[in-house]
Amino acid sequence: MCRLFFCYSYTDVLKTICKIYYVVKEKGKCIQREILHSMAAILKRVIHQIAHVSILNALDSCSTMAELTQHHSLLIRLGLSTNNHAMSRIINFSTKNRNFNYALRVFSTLPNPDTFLYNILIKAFLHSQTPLYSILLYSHMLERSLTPNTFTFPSVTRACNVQQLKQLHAHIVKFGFAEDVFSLNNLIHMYFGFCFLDDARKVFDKMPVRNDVSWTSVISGYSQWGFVDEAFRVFEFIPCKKNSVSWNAMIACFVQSKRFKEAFDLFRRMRVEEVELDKFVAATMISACTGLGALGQGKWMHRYVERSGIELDSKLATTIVDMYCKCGCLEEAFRVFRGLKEKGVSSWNCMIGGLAMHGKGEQAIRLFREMEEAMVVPDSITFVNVLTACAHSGMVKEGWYYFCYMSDVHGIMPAKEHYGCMVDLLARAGRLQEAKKVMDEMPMCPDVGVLGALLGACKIHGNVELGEEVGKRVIELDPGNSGRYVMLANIYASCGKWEEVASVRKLMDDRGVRKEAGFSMIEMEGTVNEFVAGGRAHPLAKAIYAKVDEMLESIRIVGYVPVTDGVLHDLAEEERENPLFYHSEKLAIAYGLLKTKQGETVRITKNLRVCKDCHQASKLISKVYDRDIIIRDRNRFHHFSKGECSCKDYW
DNA sequence: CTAGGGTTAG
Repeated sequence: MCRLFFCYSYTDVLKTICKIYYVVKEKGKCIQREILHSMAAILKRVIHQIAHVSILNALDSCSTMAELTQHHSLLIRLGLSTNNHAMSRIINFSTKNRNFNYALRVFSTLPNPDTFLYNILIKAFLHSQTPLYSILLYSHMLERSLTPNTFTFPSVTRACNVQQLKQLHAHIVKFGFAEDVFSLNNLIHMYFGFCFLDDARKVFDKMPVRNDVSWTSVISGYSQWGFVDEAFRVFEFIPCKKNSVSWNAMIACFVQSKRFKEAFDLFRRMRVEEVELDKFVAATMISACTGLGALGQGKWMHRYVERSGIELDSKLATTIVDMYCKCGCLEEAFRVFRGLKEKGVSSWNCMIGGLAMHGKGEQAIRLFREMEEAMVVPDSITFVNVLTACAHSGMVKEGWYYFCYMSDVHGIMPAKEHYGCMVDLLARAGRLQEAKKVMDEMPMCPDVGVLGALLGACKIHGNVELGEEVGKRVIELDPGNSGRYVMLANIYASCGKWEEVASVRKLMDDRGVRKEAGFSMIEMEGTVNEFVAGGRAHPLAKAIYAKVDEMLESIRIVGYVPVTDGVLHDLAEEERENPLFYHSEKLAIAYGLLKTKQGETVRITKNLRVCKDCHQASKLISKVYDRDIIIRDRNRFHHFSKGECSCKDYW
């Protein structure tokens, strides 16, 4: 006690003295004993109170559980062991240190815990291993006839499953919180999480008062289930000035559904309305650039982040590294990556994955080694990337090595994806039977990813029998995906089985599956130019087509022969004449050559895989025009330079 | 003690 007394601030001490002085002055004429009595009483109370406050303050500056228990024992000695206010701090601290047992033990000794205490615990258990405790605590407090308050429901809703949520909804109404924004916003969020879109919407529509959070919850709720247009309708309805969270939710919604143009349009609007561009919006926009392969825009965003002093946390950093990787700029990705103070697993994963996509298998593995030396624990994604790196570079031996290594050394059991990588690796390398063996013997049922990898390899290596078998399986597993039909049709086409080609086509038509339209994109001076095969919508269409003809003429001289076995791949219904020559990537290359100077690299992004003919043509164009051309395809990158491609015709 | 937004693979 004495020691504590010296910790008091001067104000506290002064206050005490003033009080004593007041008593003496007022009652000084009374009996001395009485004065002494009241003085003692006040002093006792004040000291007690101050001791109390100072311990509680000390509690806030606690850093370890050991320190906390010391304070706890002090509180017990002060007779505060059943004081809700004091114990709430102990409980709060213990849960923050994830010592739920301690918290519960303290809690169970309290004779009259209040709603406040229950609220703290309910919230704490939400993020524990046993969120069910939140629900149990809630019913416990009701059994004790405690009334929930506004702080109770937001937490409890978070712990609910569907049935509980419905019940809790009733409770919210029953206890008179049917108009409480906090409770209702959480309710909306949870309903959306369970895909109860109508219930969520009903709650929202009936709310007498809505705030930013309500609107944003609805937007991201629709967004997470792919109802982009509905989300946008709600977004446009927001009555007040929208804050950056709402903007970001809507922009992210467009990005996630690959509607990049709308994302950029919205971003521009946001800038016009002078809404703050924070790190979340920056991350969303950078990933929009990633999706598009728009390096220029991505660079601009990156510079903006640097200039404006937006905090570069690990998520944002990863996003940036990923953007540079997927926009074909590995050097810059590396520069950013090397510059990171803290490299999390995801940053490493991104960089390894980037190298893999660019066909730099050995570098990817070297980086993985470096990651281990840096004592960063790899996760299952790391190995997906390492194995992909092996697959794209034809490193069969290394692939097997790391496949065993992941479970032997790191205890990560191979999942479907890893088996998929191995099938891909072996199949690409032409070892189709071995690949099939791996697939047949894997402990889980092979999914479309695994089968698709094998199918792709059958196409590369012209194995019709296996291709047919696998192709049919894939189509049945993934009947809505046009790419699968096209792949099988192309396998048939490559060996002249035209009747089968026609029957696959018919199957597609009968099922109403429409081929995904192929397009290529090239970014120039900050604008995104999109080309579809045979399309003439571009203002410079005439010049572009002339350039394509010139390109084809000049590569013919060095021996270009059109490769026609993949014609189904990118054939739009409407153009019939020489469709091959005006594939979208050829148009994009022509435009790139027209608009850039000698020595500059032409960068193109494609939504599907590059076809064989365009691949061949690109190689020759890179030679004849002495230009580096980088094409990002659905799966990987192709660096065309001096007549060669970085994929070594292995894609 | 309350709620809504951003990263890596397949």
